[in-house]
Amino acid sequence: MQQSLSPFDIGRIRGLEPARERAGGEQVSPCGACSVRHLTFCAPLGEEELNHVSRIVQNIELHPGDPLFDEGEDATHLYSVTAGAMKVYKLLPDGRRQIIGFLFAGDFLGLADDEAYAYSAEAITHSALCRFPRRKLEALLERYPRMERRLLGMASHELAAAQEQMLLLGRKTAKEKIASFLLSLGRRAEQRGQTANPVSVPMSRNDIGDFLGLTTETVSRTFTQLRQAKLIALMPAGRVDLLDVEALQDIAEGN
Amino acid sequence: MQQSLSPFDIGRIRGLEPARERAGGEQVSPCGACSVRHLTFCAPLGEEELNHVSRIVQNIELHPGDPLFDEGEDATHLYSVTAGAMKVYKLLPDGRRQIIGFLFAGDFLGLADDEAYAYSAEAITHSALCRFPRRKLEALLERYPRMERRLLGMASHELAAAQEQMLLLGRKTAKEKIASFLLSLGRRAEQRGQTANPVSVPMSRNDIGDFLGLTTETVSRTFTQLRQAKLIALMPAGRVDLLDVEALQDIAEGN
DNA sequence: CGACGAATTGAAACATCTCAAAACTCGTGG
DNA sequence: CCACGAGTTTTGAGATGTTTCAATTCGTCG
Repeated sequence: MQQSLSPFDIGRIRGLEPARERAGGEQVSPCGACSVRHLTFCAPLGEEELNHVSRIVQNIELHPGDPLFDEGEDATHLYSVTAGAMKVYKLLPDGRRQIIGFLFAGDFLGLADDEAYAYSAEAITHSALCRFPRRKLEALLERYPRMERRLLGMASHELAAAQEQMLLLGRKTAKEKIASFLLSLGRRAEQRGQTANPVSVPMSRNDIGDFLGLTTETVSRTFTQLRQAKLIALMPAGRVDLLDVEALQDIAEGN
Repeated sequence: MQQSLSPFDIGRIRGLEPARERAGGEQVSPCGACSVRHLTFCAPLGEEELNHVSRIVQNIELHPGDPLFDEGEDATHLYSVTAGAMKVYKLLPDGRRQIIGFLFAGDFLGLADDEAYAYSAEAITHSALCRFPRRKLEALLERYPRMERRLLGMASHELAAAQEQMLLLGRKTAKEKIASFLLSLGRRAEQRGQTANPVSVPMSRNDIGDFLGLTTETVSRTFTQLRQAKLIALMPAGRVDLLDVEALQDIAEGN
């Protein structure tokens, strides 16, 4: 794997650098300069609240393949992705892996109803994250219900996505899974203000398989099928051109 | 299907009757008498708060097979199950169905990050629910952050369950799926204070299949396999005796 | 340019599905 | 109390989509 940084990601990470430079002094809230704040759970916060957030946040940078935390570890922190792409997954004792989700700028991770993380997290591309001590963040949530409300909204959204994924895993064919996956990646890129059509697919075939409940080989064969049917085109740097979105949507819905 | 009411459920529903009789007058909060409150999102509420809840809640009773709402409908209400068993599911246009979850006393449903329900809900057994107008409940959440916090906790819990189900759907074999399912039903029954071992399985083979991403036939065959291996015994009234929990756990984890 | 991991392609194996029929359950009515 | 009937569950046999195992090609990076 070890995907290199896409042009977009470099831009994102550069954009965040002011926020990462937290001189101890009384400078303006670095969170105020956060270019992806509107996507995160910090979206509803005002000037003063952001200052409080700034004081407890720490900025993390990860390289492709770097682990963030492992399933079962003590869930001491919550994270918000500000740039790049992450994967979160669960393992069975014999090594079978299910990727629970891919995370991009704006997504958070580390919410655990237990004391321990319920999944492992690892960087796919060069990524940047904000790291919040759980206890301190909880104290903040107590003070700023708007933030808690936002978090509930994001959790609801994630829940809906998880349910959609259950439908995919339990009832869709390989072709339907791949079509759904590509469209979903496109939709999410769009939400982040990126280009939805030649969609960026930064993860490996193996990761895609472990996300869709397929093997690497089946993923590859299905891409080939879609390519031969002129529904997609594989471009350099892990980009996929969706040549016939309508047809892909029909396939994704099972028609 | 049309499962008849189990002795337990009758008890539950009877236990709730005081709460269902909402004379318009100034009587004591019917929610104060709720026998499953500790399981619901009303758990953290005090005397006064419960009174407010009582004023906006309505009690619903459903018979086996009764629909509660359909995917895509305007999400005007939230519900909390107080007795019985429900199923929530999503459909593909051609009729393929994925059951997203089975709900029992204490579980809530209807949380939508959109204006519309993301799934359909239907009663499996004779069931009772509390029905809350979304707008009014949201106003209450604003006033009682404790309730919102509890809801976030329950949503996190659901999210973790959904992720576990993704692992099951994407990576487990039929035998592992069935073993996981039975153990999970048992654990949940236990949490509600019911018997975990001869576990109650009120749903049809078809429902189980649509929950686990299998066909009815495969579910049936797998039950037979487990029965022949002396790991379970099928008892009357949809109960399953887990004869060797350890072995079932090993199977469920993929060992 | 050379090399190593990732992706693709091929052929055979297999778990689950599909189609079909028999057996069972349980409520109902004679 | 027993027999009937409709729906559900179980069992069987054959079909199939996906996996497994193996080999080749591609792409990227040193």
